[in-house]
Amino acid sequence: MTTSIRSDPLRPRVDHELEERSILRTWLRMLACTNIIEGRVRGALREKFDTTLPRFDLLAQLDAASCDAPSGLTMSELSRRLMVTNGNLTGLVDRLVREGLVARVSSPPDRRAQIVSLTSAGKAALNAMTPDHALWLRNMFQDLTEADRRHLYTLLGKLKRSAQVATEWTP
Amino acid sequence: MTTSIRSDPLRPRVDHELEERSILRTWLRMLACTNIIEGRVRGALREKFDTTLPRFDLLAQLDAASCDAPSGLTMSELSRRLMVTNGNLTGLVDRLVREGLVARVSSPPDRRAQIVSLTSAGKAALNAMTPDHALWLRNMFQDLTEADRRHLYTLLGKLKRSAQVATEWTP
DNA sequence: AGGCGATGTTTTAGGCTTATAATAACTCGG
DNA sequence: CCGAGTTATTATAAGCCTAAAACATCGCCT
Repeated sequence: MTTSIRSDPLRPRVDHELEERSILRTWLRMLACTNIIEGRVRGALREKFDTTLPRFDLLAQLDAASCDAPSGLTMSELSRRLMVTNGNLTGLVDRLVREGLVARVSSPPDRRAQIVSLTSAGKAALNAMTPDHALWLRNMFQDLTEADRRHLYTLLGKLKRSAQVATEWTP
Repeated sequence: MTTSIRSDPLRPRVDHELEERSILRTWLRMLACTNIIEGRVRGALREKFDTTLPRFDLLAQLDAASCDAPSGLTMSELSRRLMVTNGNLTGLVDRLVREGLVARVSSPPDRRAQIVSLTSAGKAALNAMTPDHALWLRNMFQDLTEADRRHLYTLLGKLKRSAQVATEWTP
């Protein structure tokens, strides 16, 4: 039976240390995975399409949202989905507008808001990249069976919820 | 039974698409996890210790290596371990030297190499931060049982190996 | 209508990160 | 010994990213 941190904060110190070491190991390995995968995707995007990962992510996010929001997303909504700050997005969108891949128009009902949407060139660029992107990922995930993947997905879901909920209380 | 990509590259197209979607979902969720956790650790380091995550990682890496290499690590070795480029490290070490947390000396046997090591102030700073860092992680991982963690660790190990080995061949 | 808090975006300053090119020092075969 | 290739590091240019502050607009309340 695994002990819960919340329910038993006073169990022996050695248990804490063992547990913390095992958490750290897991966390570092996860970081290594994302670094490796992100690095390879970044390099492949640069080599094959002369673009960057954040640009690709932004285009992909707009495309993914296009069923719900066919006219585009606001800057805030986009930054929330990409998990980056608003300020970061400003420059990123600037560059993509300059490249003609996205359009940025003021929202008529709310003059503060900017609606960002894919241009047809943006759609075309994304369609050109997406199959390769999927292939690269498939290639890197190839040793995981479908069951492995499903299990990983479930565990990550649990972790995500846990990390989001965690209050950063420090005694 | 799960089909292998390598052994059966000609199975029906719909299987490919399902598999790719499931891989993408898993990958995006993993990215979300690391973004959330990294973000919270970054924020906590800034709030409580007025420092940054890369600085902390560098100090921690030097400390972790201190048993093997008590006199410090070269820039190249450090950049390899931190999984960042050499050029990145130059500035990072510059800032830490300016803050007095690490020392950088030329290696006598190889005058090209720079050996970076923790100063006593650096050790002290790290010792002050490490318990909190472990606590933050423990807090964010709290909903995962020990079995969950072990399983996650194993799956990530498999993924890491798979991603490292993957050749970025594109047909 | 006017003010006021909330929300959406950009600006600013600084740091992180990469890729590429340049510089310096090592090694080793001839 | 000396030059060619290799390895270690730094410089440079561009982009990514954050936090905090500034600015603009909205919605609401009186």
